Amino acid sequence: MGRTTGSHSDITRPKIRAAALRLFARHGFAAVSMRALATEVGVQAGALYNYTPDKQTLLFTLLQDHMNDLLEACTSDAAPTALERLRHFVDFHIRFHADRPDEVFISYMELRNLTTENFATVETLRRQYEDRLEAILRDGAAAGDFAIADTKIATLAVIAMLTGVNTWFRAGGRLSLDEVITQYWDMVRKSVMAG
Amino acid sequence: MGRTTGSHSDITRPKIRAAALRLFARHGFAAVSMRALATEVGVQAGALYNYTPDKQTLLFTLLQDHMNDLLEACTSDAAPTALERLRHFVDFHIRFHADRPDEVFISYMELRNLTTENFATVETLRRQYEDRLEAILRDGAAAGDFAIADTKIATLAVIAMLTGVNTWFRAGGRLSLDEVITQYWDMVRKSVMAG
DNA sequence: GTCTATAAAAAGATAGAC
DNA sequence: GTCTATCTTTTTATAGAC
Repeated sequence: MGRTTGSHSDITRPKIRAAALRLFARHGFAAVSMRALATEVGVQAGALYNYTPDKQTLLFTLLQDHMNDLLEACTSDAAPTALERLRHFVDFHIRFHADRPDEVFISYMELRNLTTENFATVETLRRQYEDRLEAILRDGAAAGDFAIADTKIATLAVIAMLTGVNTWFRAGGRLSLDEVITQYWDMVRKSVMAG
Repeated sequence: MGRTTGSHSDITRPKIRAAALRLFARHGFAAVSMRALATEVGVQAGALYNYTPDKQTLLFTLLQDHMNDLLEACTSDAAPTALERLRHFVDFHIRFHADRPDEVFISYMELRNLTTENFATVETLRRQYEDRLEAILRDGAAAGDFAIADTKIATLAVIAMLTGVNTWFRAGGRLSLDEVITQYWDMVRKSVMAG
């Protein structure tokens, strides 16, 4: 008793999502026309408007969903020490982002193409994610395990370093992701540790 | 004696450069029309083509000039130890990039909008800059001062961390640039130092 | 849900007057 | 060197048939 034969919604919708991520990451949001997107999906341009009211909403949905996925996946580690929780965060951040290079790229590159209201929504979610790391660093500093001059700066510095992996890492390259994580964890750990 | 009265070349050219940097950084290369650029400059669209053969060449020139400025300003420090040269690099990198937020933003965001050939040219220059830091880290590791698993990864990790300052730092904010540099230097130093 | 066709606006780039 | 005017193409989005 399923859906009618003519309903391609649950096939076309994920295809649009995948194609948009790929093309926006490769060429940039403004450089990708709805025609080019439709061609990549395998439909005509007009059909896209069954799934999004306009191009802007399509971009916004991609970024919002990505941030929600990130926040949902970033479970608070139950480890007792801040050092262990930091290790967990580093491992999680690198793996999660390495799995979604297009989402991550778009999330950093195309914020400026969001409307003011949509930007504010995405920015709030991003801030929530940063707060997870900041809480770990604050706990470690309070316990005397970490030596950090300014917690907020340290948060941004660590996230920038970790997210930078995405600019060069490719699976099957010289180093495995495990090796990469090992070295980044070593650098992050040392950078915040007390003497 | 002087130039002819009708020649506005040395006035308009830098205005185009400044306007293009500002608009490309704010809205993205593909999202800025030649008409919008002309309006920002204060001329008509057709006049722009006295200064660039096309839009692509305009973008390429901005990025190429920026990388050449960077390489020229990044003088090799004569300090005897790798640690001192690293400190010099951190200070230089943060200051140089903080002074040119638009150039830096565009250099990371709009690489994908360059033609294959133009991209290769800019990429070669970027690689040369990375090599400056990598040489410092290699020297320090060879001397036993640094403990780094992979020099190339450490290079990219440090540059990503330092360039990340540009995503949030604003002059006149909570912290001075000197304070920011002090903390980043502390984190970078610790992250590469041997036990 | 997808198609064809089209409306209406905007794009990159050029020609020729001044 | 800049202007106005224009050519040609492409854009986002909609209407109506199937």
